[in-house]
Amino acid sequence: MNAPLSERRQAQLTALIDAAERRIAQGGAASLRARDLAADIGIALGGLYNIVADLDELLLRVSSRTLGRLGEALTATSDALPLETKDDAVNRLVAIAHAYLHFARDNLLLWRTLFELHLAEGTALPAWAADDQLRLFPHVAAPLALLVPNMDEPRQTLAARTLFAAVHGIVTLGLEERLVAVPLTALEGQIEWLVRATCRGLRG
Amino acid sequence: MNAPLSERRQAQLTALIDAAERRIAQGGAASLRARDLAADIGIALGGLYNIVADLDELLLRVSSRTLGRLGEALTATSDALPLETKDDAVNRLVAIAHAYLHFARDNLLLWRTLFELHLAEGTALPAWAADDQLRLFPHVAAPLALLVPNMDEPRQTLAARTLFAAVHGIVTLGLEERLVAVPLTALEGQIEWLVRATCRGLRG
DNA sequence: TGCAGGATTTGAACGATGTTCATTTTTGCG
DNA sequence: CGCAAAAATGAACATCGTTCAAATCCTGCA
Repeated sequence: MNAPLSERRQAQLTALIDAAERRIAQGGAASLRARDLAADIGIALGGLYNIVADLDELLLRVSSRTLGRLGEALTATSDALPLETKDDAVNRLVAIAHAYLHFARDNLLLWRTLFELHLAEGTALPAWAADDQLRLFPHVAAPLALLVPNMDEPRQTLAARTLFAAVHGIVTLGLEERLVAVPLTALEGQIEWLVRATCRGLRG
Repeated sequence: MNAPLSERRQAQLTALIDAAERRIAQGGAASLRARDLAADIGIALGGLYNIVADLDELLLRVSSRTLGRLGEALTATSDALPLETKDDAVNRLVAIAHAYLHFARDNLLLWRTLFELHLAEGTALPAWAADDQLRLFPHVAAPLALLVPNMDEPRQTLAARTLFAAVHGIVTLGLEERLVAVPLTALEGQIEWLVRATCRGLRG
């Protein structure tokens, strides 16, 4: 899986991920069919398994791409805002949380597959997949470091994780729609309120 | 599905839910096999579909039971604490959040199936399943009402939802273990910190 | 008691699905 | 051109959830 791929293989892999991405965006991860994907990229059914070990690996590769796009969205948001004062830090955290909400909403089914991945008991996440997740972290950690410079680094990391998780929870249940549909602006308001409240808690 | 069930049918249904609960607790919702369940309760394969419309309904019935047990756990936690002052309210919210964390940890796979339910596009959640979720709400709403009595009721409801969602997010990502395992005490600390910070935000 | 007829249970069969692998086809090179 | 290695093929397999005609059981009545 780590050996250098030939040009042709790389093109096939890209086409396969493209097709899977399209199908997931349209019908969710559960709607992926090996036969459909093979037809999509014009190869025989068995040929899939020359490109990818199984459909789980394909899900991981799509997720990797989704995480990449999410990272770009957060970067764009961060770059558009100053980060000098502590108020800047709070504003940035709010903006990043809002960007997260909007990305999730605009890429709902792809975003959901990020968390639907059920890897078997013993098997660990491949390193390239774990890296994608870790790359997101600095977006939260950087403003936080400015906000509470006195806090030791392990605590900062934990606080960043907690803040992200809290926002993630609001987004997750907010986009669920299983029970009640929460308007987008209400979600934005609640996220902003929570982020500001926790920031105030951190500062003093 | 609403017609009065005969005694025998009711016993079969209970046995079936028992078996499904055991298997989910052991291997997760994805490990449910119609053939295994039929064997577990000593009926033929096809007989399952005289008890339950499909495996999704069985998942819903197990989830209903899990939500019931979660409700009992939260009730026990609430009943053990006074609720007179605003500080009581904060303490109760912290305690409830901690109880939620522990329930999720102690019933990890059953708790996860609560959120893995993927009902098809058009079909809505049965009323009896939706009720189970709504029954949980007062546990958060009651202390909140004491904490911010001036807030109008829709805002209180939204705040309760947001607080619950935030805690839920911390619990979800904290028990994930996909990337890094967070110690239980650290999770408890972060939850308490977040709840207290948001409560301070609400009061002030 | 014996039997008719409805209710219940059965398990073989069906249609999908992911994955494998012997066979065929293509490719690359001396 | 020839031929070995690599890649592609698609039939076959094992497992699923679900269906349904047939077998079985049960119950009330003559």
